[in-house]
This record gives sequence, structure tokens and C-alpha cells, in this order.
Amino acid sequence: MSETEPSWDFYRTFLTVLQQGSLSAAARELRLTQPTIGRHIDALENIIGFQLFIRSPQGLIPTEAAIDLKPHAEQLASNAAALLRAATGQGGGVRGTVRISASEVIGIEVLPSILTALHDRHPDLVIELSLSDAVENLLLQEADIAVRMVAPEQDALITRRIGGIPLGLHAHRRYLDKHGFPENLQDLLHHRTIGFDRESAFVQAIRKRVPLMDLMRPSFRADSNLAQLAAIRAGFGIGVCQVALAKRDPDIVRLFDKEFELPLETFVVMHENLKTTPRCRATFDALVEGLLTYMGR
Amino acid sequence: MSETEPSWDFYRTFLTVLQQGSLSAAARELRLTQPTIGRHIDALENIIGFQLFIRSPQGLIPTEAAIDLKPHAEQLASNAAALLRAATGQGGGVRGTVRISASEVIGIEVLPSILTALHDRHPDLVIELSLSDAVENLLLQEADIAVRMVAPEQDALITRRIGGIPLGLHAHRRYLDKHGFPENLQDLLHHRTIGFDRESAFVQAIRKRVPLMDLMRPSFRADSNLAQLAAIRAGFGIGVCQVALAKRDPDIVRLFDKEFELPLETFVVMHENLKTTPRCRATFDALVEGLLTYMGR
DNA sequence: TCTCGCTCATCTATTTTTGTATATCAGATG
DNA sequence: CATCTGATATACAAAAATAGATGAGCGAGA
Repeated sequence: MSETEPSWDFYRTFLTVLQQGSLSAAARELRLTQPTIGRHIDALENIIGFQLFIRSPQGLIPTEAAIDLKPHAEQLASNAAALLRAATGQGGGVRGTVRISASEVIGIEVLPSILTALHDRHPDLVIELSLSDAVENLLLQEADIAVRMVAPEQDALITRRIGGIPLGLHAHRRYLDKHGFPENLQDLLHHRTIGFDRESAFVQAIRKRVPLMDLMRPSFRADSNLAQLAAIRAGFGIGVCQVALAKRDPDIVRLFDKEFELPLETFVVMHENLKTTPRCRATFDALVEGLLTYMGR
Repeated sequence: MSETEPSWDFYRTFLTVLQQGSLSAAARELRLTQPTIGRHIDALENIIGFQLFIRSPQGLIPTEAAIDLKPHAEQLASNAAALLRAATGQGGGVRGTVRISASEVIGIEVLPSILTALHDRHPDLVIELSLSDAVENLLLQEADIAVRMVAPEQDALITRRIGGIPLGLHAHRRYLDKHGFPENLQDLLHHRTIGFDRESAFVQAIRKRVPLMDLMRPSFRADSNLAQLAAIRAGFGIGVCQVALAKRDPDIVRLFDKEFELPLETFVVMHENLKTTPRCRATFDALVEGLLTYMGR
């Protein structure tokens, strides 16, 4: 019942307990001890005046109040991490940690070689790669730089348009040997196809451009582009993937390269505040350069 | 030179020193003592590995590195405050602190009566009003709810359009008695007028709609709408202000009410995450309701 | 020039926080 | 049914952070 603001460390402890589910696990995570963590939670509960967890022999069960506070605590953690990244990058030169957000396909198939070259040039750079098709928010500092497939709307962001990465219809030779080549686009309806599970914004955009997609009933559905790519490689059926990726495997054949091509607009985005920090600047430039090369300009 | 993450409290101390300019002042602010603050800064400098401040008998002068880190620390503080607001608002019912961001005119001339009524209904509510024409960012949690004059672009925000608050040309009777009524809009060029100092986005929008504005050379310039309103009330000259505000003073006359009317689009905006918290919900609804009434529907 | 007010640095005593060890409880397993 | 592993809670000692007091530097104003 004090007037003072709680220690910010309590918030960190709170979040860790929330994430780990028990005082003991949180203590291991934070390299503290279980009684300490317990005292932090007690103190926080006393200050804010209500219970955050129900203690049980199996761990701590968060109350509704605690769940409501979780996003705030997570954001606090993001900011603290961003501050630390910014701090370690100080002192001139390209050094410190840079956190990149990208989609799974890009992150796994395209970025590694670009980042390898980047790190060869700047050995003091530590690279964090956060892969998710959910768009991480640069404003919330979840990442320093993002490779995006949608044009960002924020004006506090600096954006470099890469261009449209071409997508095409592909199938493995093994599949085609067994089921034959489709004669025309309509023929696709009688083939085994690979598509999306849920309706994302991206899927809706495709549908708009290619009405035929509406009619297709894919027999293999996954939201992960990576899983779709794997399915194509495994010879499951016909699916959409990046042309440049497919070319790497001589057994993957592109279909209807004249009739079907979908450009996937791509952008590299960074918060304006970071443009002067060497590590972000260098990474940003390397990503732009590397992606342009990947596209064959 | 430790491997461990610094205490988050160090960040708070760091920011306070940055804001206050001295260890002693920061100590007073945080209700700690000067040696403690000094140790925090020393510890932080040791962990991140470079100097944050140059000590002097006049206080602490931030290095460039410290200035670079400042925005991060400020955001951390915003989030911590937001978490605390969210915490005090727990427990059902409309209680706790709600932070509202609005422009100066709205905040001073329009909101007080709305907020008074709101507080009469919910005495446990604490209202923070942050007035600035700079748009505070809801995503950064600088405020819970904002009254905006530009349509928000973020999709994580829930927005309620109020409509166009009508702006009109006004002058005090005292001025008109002395200098006469302008015959037509062109005539304004020979009158004393009140306008903006710098080119804000808002001003440019006005110019686009009213080309005549380009020609006007206001003799009284202020970015603060409040100052402009005060100038009109003082009989300085002819200026633009909200029609509803001008009506309150019987000595202020509206000019060219047929030829000149500028609707100022207004929105009440809130972060989506807050829509279920009672205190924000109630405040949001009260603001929408109150502003609609203010506009006369 | 002297004093006052502000600053930061340092030393020491005290308070606070943390860690260690232990007790207890619940569930899984042989 | 005993045992083992996970969990939280508590008591007490160790460690760490804090407050308090003091010294010294710098600048403003009488």
C-alpha cells in the first residue's frame, strides 16, 4: 500500500513468471533464486493491490488481471532489449546486435547467404533473425529491420522498395512424371495442388489478381510458405513458390511461365531513428543489395 | 564487463539523470540519494562498456551515446507508466487512471466539461490530459486515448469519426468597430489577420482548400490555436477558429459564414487492446458522446 | 574576496535484498 | 505404498544496495 512506483525489475520478474509458469523456472531463467522471485511477485501484488497469480503446487496460475497486463510487460521487454542493442552498437563501426524480422521463406532460403557475406565484412556484428509471417511491429521495437511483403504505412519508417519477387507455379519432376503436365490453367483443377490454409491478407491479394485461385481446392494446405515449398519439393503436387528458389533445384519445373507470374512486392524497412547507427545502416544496405542481387536486379 | 542484463531500474535512473541533468536532481525526483544514483550510472556504464555522462561540478553532461539511447529510455518509461495505469484500472468498474491526448484548443475549451461529467459518473477515475499539437503515438503508449484531427492509419487502433468541426473566420466586435467590416474575402488582404507560424500539415491542408490563404500575410502568427483564439478575443484582428467556440462570446462575430467554412475532421482513437478495460471504454464513449453534442450533432 | 548554493566523490554504518537450507505439498512411477 | 521430481513457503545467514555524513570543486552575487 505504498505510494512509490514499483521497481521496473519487478515487471521483468512478473513477465518471466508469466512466460515460464512457475517461480522456480523464472528463477532459473533470470539466474536468481525462487524465494527472490516469490518476493518480487509478492511485492508487486502489494503495490498494485490485487492478486496476479494463484499459487499452486504445480506452479503459478495467472489471474485475469495478470493476463491483461501481459502485453504491456512484453512490450517493456522489447524496449529494454532494443535499448541494450542500441547500447552495444555504440562506439563507431559496425558492431553490436541487429535484429531482423522476415518471413520464414525469406529468412531460411534467401537471407542466410546475404547475412553470411555481411558478417564476413563485419565480424563484430551479432545477427538476430526473427522469423514469422506475422508482421512484427518496428515501432514497438520488436526488431530493428524488417523484410516486408506489404508496403508499410508508417511515416516514421524508412523504406526501400526491392521490387516484385516473381512467384510462379511449380511442381517436382517426380509428380509430373506420374500425373502428367497440365495442358492449360483450367487443367489445374484436376491436379493435386498446394495452397493456403487460412485467408490471410496475402491470400486475398492473390485471389484478386488470379480469379482461378478461387476455384482451386488445394489438397495440401498450409499457412507456412516453407511447408508449401517442402511439399512441392516432395512431389506432392503443384504449388506456388518463388521462381528464384525453384530454379535452385533442377528437378523442379516451372509451369505456365508465360501465363502465370505473380510479383511479390518486397520492402526493406527500418525505423528512422536507427538510420544513423552504423550496425543498422550496414545491415539495411546489405539486405537491400543482397535482395536486389537475389532478384537478378 | 558482466554477462548479465542490467537491472531495468538502471534504465529508469539513466533517463531521470538525462532529464534532470544532475545526479542530485535525479535523486530528488526518484526519492533516492545522490550516491545511489551515481552508483547506478557507474554500474550501467560498466555493463555497456562506455561512458554515458561527463561528470562536472555543474552536473552530468550526456555523451552522444547517452543521447542516442534517450528515445529508447523514454519509451521504456511510457510503457512502464502504461502498465501501471492498466494495473490500477483492474478490478472491474471504471477506476484507475486514463491518459488522454488532445490538441490544446480541444483540451482547454472543449474537454473540461465533458471530463467533468465523466468524472461525476465515475468518481474513482483519475484523468490525465496531455495537451500537445504534436501527435502522440498511441502505439507507443504515450496515451490511452487520443482526440485527433487526422485520420489514423494504424489498423491496431479503433477509431470513431466525430465529423467535421466547423471552423470559421471570426473577429471581435471591438476590432470591427475600429477597422470596419471586410466587404468580401479579397478585402481580407487589407485587414489585420491572424495565422500560423510554421507550415504544419494542417496548414498545408487548409491552403489546399482555400487558395486565398496563400496570399494572406498574417500580422499575428502563432502555432498555438489557443494563442490565435486569444488574439481574436483580444480584438487583434481576423482569424480562424472553431465556430462553436466563437459563439460562446457574444462579442465575437463570424464573418462570411456563407462563403467560408472549413470542416475540421475529428476522430477519437484508442488502442484495440484497451477496448475491454472499463476505464478506457467509458472514457472513449464519453468523449465520443461529448464531442458529438459539442458539435450539435 | 568571501560566502552561499549547487554540484560530484568517498567513506562508513545501516537497511534491504538476496541466497541457502529446509519443510511441505502434489503428482508420476515403479 | 514408497520414492522421486517438480512445485511453493519459511527461517536465518550472507551479501549487496542504500542512506548519511563529509570533503572538495566551481560559479554567482554581495
